[in-house]
Formats: sequence, C-alpha cells, structure tokens
Amino acid sequence: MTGQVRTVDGRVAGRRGQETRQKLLDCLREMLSTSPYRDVKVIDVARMAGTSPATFYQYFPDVEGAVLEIAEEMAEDSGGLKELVDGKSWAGKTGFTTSEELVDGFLAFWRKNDAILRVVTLGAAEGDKRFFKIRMKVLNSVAAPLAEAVRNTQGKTDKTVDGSAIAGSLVTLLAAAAEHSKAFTSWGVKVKDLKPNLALQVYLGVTGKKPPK
Amino acid sequence: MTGQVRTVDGRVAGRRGQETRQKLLDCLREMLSTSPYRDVKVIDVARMAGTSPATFYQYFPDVEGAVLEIAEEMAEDSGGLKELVDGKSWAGKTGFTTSEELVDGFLAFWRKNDAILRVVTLGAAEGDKRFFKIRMKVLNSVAAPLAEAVRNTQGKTDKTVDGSAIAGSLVTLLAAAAEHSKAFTSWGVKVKDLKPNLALQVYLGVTGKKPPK
DNA sequence: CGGTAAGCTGACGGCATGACAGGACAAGTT
DNA sequence: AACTTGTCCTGTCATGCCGTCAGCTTACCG
Repeated sequence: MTGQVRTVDGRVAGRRGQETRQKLLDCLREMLSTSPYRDVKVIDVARMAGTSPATFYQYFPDVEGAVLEIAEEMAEDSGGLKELVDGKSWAGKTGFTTSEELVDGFLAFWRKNDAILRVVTLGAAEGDKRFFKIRMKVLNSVAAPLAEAVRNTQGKTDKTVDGSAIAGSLVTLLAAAAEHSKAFTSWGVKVKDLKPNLALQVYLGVTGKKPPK
Repeated sequence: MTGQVRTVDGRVAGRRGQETRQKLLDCLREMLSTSPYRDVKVIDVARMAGTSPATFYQYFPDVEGAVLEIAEEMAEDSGGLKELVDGKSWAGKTGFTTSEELVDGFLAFWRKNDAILRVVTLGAAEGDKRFFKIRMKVLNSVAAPLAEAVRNTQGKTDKTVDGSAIAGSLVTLLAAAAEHSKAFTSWGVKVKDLKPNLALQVYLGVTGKKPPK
C-alpha cells in the first residue's frame, strides 16, 4: 500500500537512505521537544543528525513537511486508543473504571507525544487542512467509539442527547487538559487529583448519571 | 503605572514614535491572523506598516517581543469577562441563562482574539512562562469567579467537590472548543448546536444538577 | 571491472536578522 | 532666520539560514 519511499527529486530511497531519513526525523522530534517550534531550523536538525542541510532537503520539502511525516506516524499509532473504549462496559462501578482507564490512557498518549501534538494543534487551529485531518484522526480514535457508547447508554431513554456533541466535548476537554496540565497545577489541582476529576466528567457525560460510590 | 514607552536603545518615544509603534503592532496582529505563526517575518510586518525592518527593531527586540505586547493588551481586555459570572444567579431557569450567556461571551471573546490566543496557547504549551502567565490571566478572569460559584452552589451539600478543579475543567473546555470549533463541525455538530451543549456542560458542572426544562 | 543509480555535500545566490551611524525632521530658543 | 536639541527613521553591513545544483563518492550488479 505505502509506495516506496522517495526523495524529493524522485529517486528511490534504499536502505542507507532510509536510515538517514529516519535519523533526521528522530532529531527533528527531539528538537521539537526542546525548542519552540518557531525556532526549529533545518540547519540545527541536520547538524544534530551529523549530516548537512542539503541532505535534509533531499528527503523533505521543508521543516513543515518533515513535521507532517512525524505527525502522520503518531496518528497511526493513535489507533490503539480505540481499545480504551471499544467493548467496554459503562454500567455501575465497572463503568467508572472504564472511565478512569480511558482518561489514563489518553493522557499517557498525549504526554508521550506532546511535542508533535503541540504543533499539530497549532496547525489545525491555524486552519491547515493537513494538520486538521491528523488531529481529527487522533481525536476520532476515541471520539467515535465514545459517541457510540453515549448513544447506547443514554440514547434509548433520551432522544435529545447528541452523542457526537458529548463525545466531542469530552475528547476536546481531555486533549486540552493534557496539553495544559500545568494550568491545573496553578489552580491548586495536583496531577493526581486531575485524573479522577476528568474521569468523573467523562462518566457523567457518557452515562448522564453520577457514579456509584 | 505604565512607565513611558521606551525604545530598545532606551530613548523615550514621543507622539510620532508611538504612532509608528502602534502601527507596527496593528500590522503584526493582522499578519498573525493571516499567516502561520512560524512564517511571520519582521520584514513583512515592516513592509506592511510602510517602514523598514530597522524601525521595527527600535521598538521591539524581536517578533516574539512584539507578540507579547499584543498578548498583554488582550489580557487586560479579558478582565471584562469577570462580569459574565460575578453576581449572577445559578438557580433554576435563571441559572441556565447565566450559563448560556457565559458560554456566549467567552466564545465571542476568544473568536475576537483568536489569532493572538493561538500563539499564547502555543507558547504556554511550550513552557514559556510569560505566555503561560498571560494565558492564566485570561482563563482566571472566568475560572476564579466560577470556582467561587461552584463552592457556593455545591460546596454546602458536598464537601468533596473541588470548585477549582471543576471551574478549571470547564474553562479549559470552553477555550479548547473556541479554538477548535471546526472539529465539532466535522463531528456533525453545528456551531448553533455547540453553544447549548457547552452551556449544558457548564450548568451541570456548576450546579451538579440537570437543568430545568 | 565497468556501468548505473543512490547518497552526500560544498558552494552559491537570495533573503532575514540585528546593529549602528548618520541624516531628516519637529519644536523650541536666541 | 539661524541654531540647538532630541526624536525618528533608514541605508548599510556583517552574519546566518534557506533552498538548489552540480558533482563527487559509495554501493550494488552483471
């Protein structure tokens, strides 16, 4: 499915080329997590990878192009988040555990990929369709099954409930909370307290009820 | 309070100088809402203002410095958001109206300043203390009185409720929803439907009850 | 061993950055 | 009007990054 990896000028990349390419991506990833996005320069990435800027431009059109590559990789990886919701029960105490595990897993994923997700979020907010699409893919890996869960849990009793809207809000909240957990700290909410609070919100949103104690 | 406006090299800016400075800020604001942050260049801002890059550097250390200026101005302006919560009632139908107006006002503010807020959000996420502080000021203008409202409404009956955590979550959600309203559209939630949904979440969060119909 | 394609880089023109010195200008003084 | 003073702007320059290309090196294959 994925065609051969190609250089910008159309050559087919071989073993050595792919290694170099990968090293550049790794170094870029590293750069992104240590410097402001605005200050990430091709020359720095190349230097860190022990190669020259010209080599960088063989494999990527520019910094943004390489960032998109990393982001797409990360988006593929986000497929695993589905398992946090799919086939889980939202009834009673088990339901609250589902909620806790979802929050935990989602925050862990976001934290693991925080640097690249920061850039994706910015790009999406700026209206870049490619970044927007990637962001939606990540969010949808949770939002889609979650909307289904809402419909299954509340849809029968209350036809006015909009599963997509609720699931969307919850996922949006989780993403923002993960990205700005520091803000909560400054509100006097410790990271340990944050998780149960989010879990509570998720449980409330999905089931429409307060959790059993 | 605000000392005289000074140039980078320490001179006091006069009438004409302040005009130029302001024009540069206005043009930068404009640039930010039309180009990706990464691509905003001093030379473009200067050109748009009908002046030279050297002039820009007389008034600001760099693009970031000027952006901080705009952001601080915006943060001052955010003080007015307090009025959306202060002295409002959360009881019954009136309470839901309070919630609706809060959502409306907050989203309007965010939309009006979306370009600069995007950059502030990025800076805060990247760990820049100056941007973080500005972002907290904006969020706190709503979060602080909202936390108080939560304590007043639920704190009496339930000691385990953490007003700061709930208010923080709600404000975080509102900010993220404002910044990424497009995501909701792609989930099939129209902008018109988004507001009531958020209002519902806010009402639920503050009062702990479902709203009266 | 020679041919072919992949892989890498030095070098270059172009543009942005950031600093400085000096010219233009406004406003008051003599 | 000529002069003074301090503000304001820009031409210019050194530096550094961008993005491209020609050409050299390396690896593989018959």
